[in-house]
Amino acid sequence: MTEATRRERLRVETERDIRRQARALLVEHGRDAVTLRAIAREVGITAPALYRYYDSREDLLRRLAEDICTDLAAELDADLSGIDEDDVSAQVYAVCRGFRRWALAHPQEFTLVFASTEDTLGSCAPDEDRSQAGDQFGRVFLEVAGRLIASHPLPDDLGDDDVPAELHADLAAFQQILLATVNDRGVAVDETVLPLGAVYHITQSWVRIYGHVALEVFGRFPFAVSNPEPMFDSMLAQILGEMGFGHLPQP
Amino acid sequence: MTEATRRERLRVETERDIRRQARALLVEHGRDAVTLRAIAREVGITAPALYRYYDSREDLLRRLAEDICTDLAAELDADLSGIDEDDVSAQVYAVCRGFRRWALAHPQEFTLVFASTEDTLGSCAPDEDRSQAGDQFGRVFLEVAGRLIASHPLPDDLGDDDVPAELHADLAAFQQILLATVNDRGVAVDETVLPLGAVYHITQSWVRIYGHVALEVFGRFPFAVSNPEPMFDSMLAQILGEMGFGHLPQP
DNA sequence: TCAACTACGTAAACACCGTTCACTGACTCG
DNA sequence: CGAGTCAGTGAACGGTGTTTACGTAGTTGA
Repeated sequence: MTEATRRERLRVETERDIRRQARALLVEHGRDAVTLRAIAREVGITAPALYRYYDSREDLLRRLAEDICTDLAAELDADLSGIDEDDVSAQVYAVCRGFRRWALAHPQEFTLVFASTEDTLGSCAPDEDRSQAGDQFGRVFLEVAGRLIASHPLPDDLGDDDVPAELHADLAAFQQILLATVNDRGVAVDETVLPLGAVYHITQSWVRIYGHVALEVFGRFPFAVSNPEPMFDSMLAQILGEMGFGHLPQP
Repeated sequence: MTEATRRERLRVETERDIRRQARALLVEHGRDAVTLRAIAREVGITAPALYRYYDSREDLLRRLAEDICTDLAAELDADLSGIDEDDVSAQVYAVCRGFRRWALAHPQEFTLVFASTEDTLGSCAPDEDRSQAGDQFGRVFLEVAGRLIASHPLPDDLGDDDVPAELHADLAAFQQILLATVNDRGVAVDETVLPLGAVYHITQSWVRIYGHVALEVFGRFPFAVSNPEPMFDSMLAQILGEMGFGHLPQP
């Protein structure tokens, strides 16, 4: 059955062990504690052996970031699975709240993946020509955004008028990615249901969601927010409202 | 004239040297390169001598973050000095664009100050009961926000209606800080010109400005933005527009 | 002025780090 | 079986933060 040889099986097992221990160190003691020697100690090997699996510590951290992206995507997918297929608004709430919850529960991982400069880590999925559209986490957000678009006629005030001309080309590229995502789900749509103004609004929504979450993780709100959750929820309600969705009862 | 003794003069000079070299290392080679031994080498002393100035490397990094805040505030103040005292809209543009420009030009410093978890660095000004309102950078933003408020009747749609009830207390506290900032500038105002809805809007504006800048620094936009500046400017125009300011020609 | 004191800086040491290299020994395959 | 592959080892190198004991220059008070 298994084509893999004994050596290959042991290798994947060891590699999984390495990543698990590295993740644990990252979560519990921060990025600086993710040390080749500490990982090796936990796994039960010596530090130089890790070079049979990774080119360097930086390379290991990069792979770790990819793992984190994938796991986050899986967690958000799980959140989505419990929600009515047709209730797109609830899906948006679930993904955004899930993202915030995950970030607050795993600040070190959030920092590694979403607040590291390219030169200290590189992208999460550098194969896709410097766009993040290829990684797993981006996929989940794209899919929900796609469902949002496909399910709902957008209000007229999301026309292309307020979109800066310099952004037309970039937004058009993102528009194609979004449309392709929607079409992949079997819903046939074209540019007419997704004007550049809507693409721009989706981008601005990501700016706000990311901004809120990062500010909360890093404690950089201009004043002490004793309970940031209602602020996040009301921001989501506003974002959805601007896209023509009415308010939603809090799940 | 100078009350300081020779030893005290040498000390402040050495300390300034330490911070300057540490800053240079941070800017040029990133946080991990800010090494006690590297700093000492540049200054011309040995590493243990640094313990006469700082409790630990972490303590040094914390002080460094404070310096960065102060310098950023000075830079933004300089940007403001060349702008008409009465043109509040232009002042907002100047501060926000200055913040973005600084962040892009100094990503390592931005990361240290604005994208570090509290446990790895602590706040920039931890003396002010966990609020950032006390640091220099916050001061500049507060002052501009204060001028914005004092100079302009806010539109009616910034009423308190959409503000979540759970945020009333926190927003009221921030409202008092903002009003005190305005009053410090000699303009007498009270709560009537600054409803909680406006305070909330200012907070949301910070979320968007910070979100955009951080996404740009960390390369985490959902698609490749070939020229993010028009996007930032149009966001500022929208933020100001929502506060009742018309569009502004680009300086 | 001179002794007592303070405090900046040093060298040595410790335990840790990433990384390289020569080597062993178990596994794989013809 | 024999040759080859490769995960893992131990030793080493140069680097790190931090502590310790110590010297010595600057300061201070009598």
